[in-house]
Amino acid sequence: MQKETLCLGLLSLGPRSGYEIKQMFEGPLSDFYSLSFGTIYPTLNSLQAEKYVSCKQHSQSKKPDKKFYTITKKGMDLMKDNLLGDASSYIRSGNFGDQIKSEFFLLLLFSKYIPNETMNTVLNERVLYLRQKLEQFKYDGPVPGNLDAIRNEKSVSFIRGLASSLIETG
Amino acid sequence: MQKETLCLGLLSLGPRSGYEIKQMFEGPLSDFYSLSFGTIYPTLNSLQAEKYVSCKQHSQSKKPDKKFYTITKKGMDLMKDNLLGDASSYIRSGNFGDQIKSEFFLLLLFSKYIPNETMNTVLNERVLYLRQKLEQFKYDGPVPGNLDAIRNEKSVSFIRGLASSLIETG
DNA sequence: ATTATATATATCATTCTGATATATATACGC
DNA sequence: GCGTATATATATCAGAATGATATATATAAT
Repeated sequence: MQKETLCLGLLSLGPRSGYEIKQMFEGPLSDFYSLSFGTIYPTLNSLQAEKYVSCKQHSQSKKPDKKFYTITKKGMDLMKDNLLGDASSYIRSGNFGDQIKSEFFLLLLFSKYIPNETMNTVLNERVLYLRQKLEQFKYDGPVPGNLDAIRNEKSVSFIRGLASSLIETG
Repeated sequence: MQKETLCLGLLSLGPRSGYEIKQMFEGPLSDFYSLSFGTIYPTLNSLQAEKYVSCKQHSQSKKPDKKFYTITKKGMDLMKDNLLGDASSYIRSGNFGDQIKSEFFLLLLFSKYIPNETMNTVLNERVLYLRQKLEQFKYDGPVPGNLDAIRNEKSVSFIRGLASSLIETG
């Protein structure tokens, strides 16, 4: 999926700033996808230049202006077109897996060349991290405002439900 | 982890060609990491230029020469140094998760803008794919020669064992 | 008082992918 | 038998994406 389509999709959940979009990628979305500031800000600028989004600046004394982007009708149309194309490509490609880069697994694969003490810390930190992830999946309390939009998407509820039931049985 | 360290690590399992390294990334490694030809070949060339690997060309009539790369003592030393540095960075970074790009999840997230029929196919193909993955994890028969090195690494056995036991209980 | 973290946008060198080029062998369907 | 697709094998490169850096301030922690 192109960065443009993805940003438009996130803006379809409600107006957001670039900084807030980045926060979404660091919240619940982080388990599935991420984009860096270096991608988000230029993308938002080019989407605005081509009228796929509009922008309202909210001036804040001393901090840079906060720019809220809102998806336009033209943007919604582009998003829907691209999404259909992406789904078709996904089907045609024959590649249904995810792209994964696991630094942890590489360290594990080459662990015989890494001192035992260091490797122990790596393993311990990873276990700690995974335990936290499990708790996060089970957590059902309040989350910061701009993340609520994602949390409440049906598809995310679906994944969370699936994860929870796997944890129950596992 | 730098591409150099990764290629050296894979060559530490035995001499390989660039094409065979790519095959490793498409085999069992694909669930954890991947590099493209555009990264592998230039990396191998620069490693050779700096004497971290040696190269023996195996000429094949009409096909391009097959180049077998072997890690040198200098290469082993660099690999171990880098690996220790990478493990330390991993610990210091505080980021213990994997980097994931899931086209499937994005399609699911924005599924309300995608026609039902298309989305059904997406879902069906994904389920089929996951079922195959499960079978692969359980599979214990023979694999092509150059993939055996990875299959037999203790760390991979560990992950496979973990996956199997999760499947049993799940 | 100092250090670290959070807010907020922006740019850019370096890195990496995905596509393309080149050339041949083999398997598969019709 | 004939065209098509897939596999072998290396190489290059435009375009995309990251990660680091710059700028500026507020607030929380030590």
